[in-house]
Amino acid sequence: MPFAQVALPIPKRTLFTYAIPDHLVVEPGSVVLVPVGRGHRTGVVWEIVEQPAWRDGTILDIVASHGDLPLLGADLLFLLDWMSRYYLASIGTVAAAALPGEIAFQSRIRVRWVGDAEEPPDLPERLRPLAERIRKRKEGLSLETLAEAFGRQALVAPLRALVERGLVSRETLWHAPLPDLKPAVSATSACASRLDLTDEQQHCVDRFHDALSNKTFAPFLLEGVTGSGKTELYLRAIERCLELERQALVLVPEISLTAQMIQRLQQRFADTLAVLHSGLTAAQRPREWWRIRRGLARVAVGARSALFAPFADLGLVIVDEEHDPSYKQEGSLSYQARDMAAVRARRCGAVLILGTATPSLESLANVQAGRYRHLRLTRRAGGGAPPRVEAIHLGDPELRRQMGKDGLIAPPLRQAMAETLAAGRQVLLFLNRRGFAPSLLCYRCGQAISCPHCSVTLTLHKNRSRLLCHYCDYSRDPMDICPSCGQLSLYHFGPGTQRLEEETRAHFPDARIARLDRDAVSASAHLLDETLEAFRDQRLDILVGTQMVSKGHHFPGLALVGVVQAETTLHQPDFRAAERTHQLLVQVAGRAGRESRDGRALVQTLDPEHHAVAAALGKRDDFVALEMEFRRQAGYPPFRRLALLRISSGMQAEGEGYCRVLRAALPEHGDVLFLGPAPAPLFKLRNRHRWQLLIKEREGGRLHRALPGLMSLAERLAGSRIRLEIDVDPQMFL
DNA sequence: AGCACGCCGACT
DNA sequence: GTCGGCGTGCTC
Ligand SMILES: [Zn+2]
Ligand SMILES: [Zn+2]
Repeated sequence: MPFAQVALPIPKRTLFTYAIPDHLVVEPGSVVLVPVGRGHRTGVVWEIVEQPAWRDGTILDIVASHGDLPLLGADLLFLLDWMSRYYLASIGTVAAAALPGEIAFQSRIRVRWVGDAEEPPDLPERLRPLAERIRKRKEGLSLETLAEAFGRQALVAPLRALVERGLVSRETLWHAPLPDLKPAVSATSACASRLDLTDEQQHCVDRFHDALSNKTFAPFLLEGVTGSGKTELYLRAIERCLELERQALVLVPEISLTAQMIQRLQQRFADTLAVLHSGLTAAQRPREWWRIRRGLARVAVGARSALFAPFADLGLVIVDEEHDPSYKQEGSLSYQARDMAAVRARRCGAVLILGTATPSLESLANVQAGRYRHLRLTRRAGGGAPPRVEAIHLGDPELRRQMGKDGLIAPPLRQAMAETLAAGRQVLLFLNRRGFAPSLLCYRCGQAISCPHCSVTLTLHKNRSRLLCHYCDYSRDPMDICPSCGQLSLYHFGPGTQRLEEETRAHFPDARIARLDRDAVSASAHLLDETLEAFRDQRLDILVGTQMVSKGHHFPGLALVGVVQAETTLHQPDFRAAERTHQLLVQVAGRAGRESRDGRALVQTLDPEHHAVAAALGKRDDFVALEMEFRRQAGYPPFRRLALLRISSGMQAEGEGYCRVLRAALPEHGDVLFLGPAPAPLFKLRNRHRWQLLIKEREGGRLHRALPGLMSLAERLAGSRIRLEIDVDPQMFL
């Protein structure tokens, strides 16, 4: 009798063992319904074994199975296995992430006669018709059938009476529902309005077509400025992929999965397109998954989780805006969808296209190592000049005097805004807040005080008046004199986001102003759409945003983008701060130049010479080389891998005690170095105190040779109230 | 993750 | 005297 090892969406490391009843078809990858505790849960069959792997209790039966076609094919089972080992997560956790929510099973109630063959003589007259009906059918009959004969209401009381007398049994039978394969969004028929290609574009298309025809793994980094026509290339590659009878997956950052983007794909692929966005209902989501699994949908577009779209023969994976940090899922399971897309593509023998205007250093390192092929689009598809981007040097003493102590908008930006509004056009003000932490900054030279060991910006803790490194726990008293320019010019650099909207209103009392930030967006998805729509239709004059909206939106009236302070990104306590700043500024410039020929961007900064800023302004072209060198010297990715062990506890003393014990128990290791544990930048979050231990690969070492042992050590030392989370390739250090 | 069981404050 | 707070522990 075979048994199934089932992965369940519970944070327990082990698989659960169930018996497979004869009447069910169950294979690895099947979605099954199993009894857990007092209820039922859906899980994924991981493997079939002849001997039960668990003997400490009663093994229960699988109740139902979507077994005729396992939802997860061999390539996805491979990917999940790979992920569980790379990210040190349980199979159950990984499988839960791969499933489109709870997959429905249907139940019906079967009623059966269990009394003597003869009807008991003392049975009251009112129960006799029902008893007679049930007794005649030895194998039992469904509640539905009885309800049709007797009426649903009239059935309840007599049936209960028969059950109480022990004459009739009721049992719940579960079964997989018949597939409903209607698309969640139905489309008009596909039309092939294809745009003409430039020579550059044609060259790329040829490379993609060649690679697709080979049906082997072929990774490309497609670097192209905003407006260079990457999307059209994606569409051509997908068309070719479909001709070869294989399927295509398109990953996009959550924020760019817009109606315009979807429409563009639908025009080409109509009903063969599955759109996997977070707005799908709990019923629609699995339905889209099954459409993909059964081959009705052959192209899927979606954010992170679309990575797990269950295609039969995946031939092409496109990751648009591959540098976007939102591909990194944070939480109980932390994974980088872009990297996992590469793992899956390799396994499937698929072509991988990573598209972006500002490649991540990770992808560029893959190019430099000869693993990825680099294709470039240097020209804007419609012609057009590169956007005008200029810096406003906030360190200028005259400007500082004019702005006052708390001013955020410098006179040149203010004047540009006034001119723009006077011309009846629109302004986008951008102040990044994501990943921000207070620091000590020099207003003359723009330098932030950074850690002598880790080269990341030190975080300023005002209440304790200390500068603190959240990588290695180094701390020191705040100084008065800037170590890089020797002036008495250091100041506490705080967020000031709330002030920006007020100051804007004060400067432009008659303008129609709206604010768009993460809090507003997460509060309601509609608010985002409504605000963007209002801005597009020019019912707003100024949009103050903390998150850049870039792809899939056209704002015809937009003529000026102002970055209020580059330092909010540049001096985050994160080794990727410069890379993020560069990406952001290039994106802002592209956004400004996209709508009109005379669109421009103004960047307020204390350090216009910083390589990330100057490069985005078109003043230098060595950003990548300089940043690579910094990473190499400081020992950060893409040269050395990192993992972050997040430690949290409800009680501060207990957490501190654990950190001390852990620190003392950490062995000298040939593969990794340990930094910390240090208090996390957001030390108290949701009533828990948080620390983090940074684990850094040594030169020539291998992170994953050390991690499993480390994790079991850390777990062994932890009491039940200490929570541990491991984040491999961390992206956020808050 | 759910969903139980299990021991201490404010209520009919 | 109870109702209910969520702390801790288990689920094949
Ligand atoms: Zn440090
Ligand atoms: Zn200075």
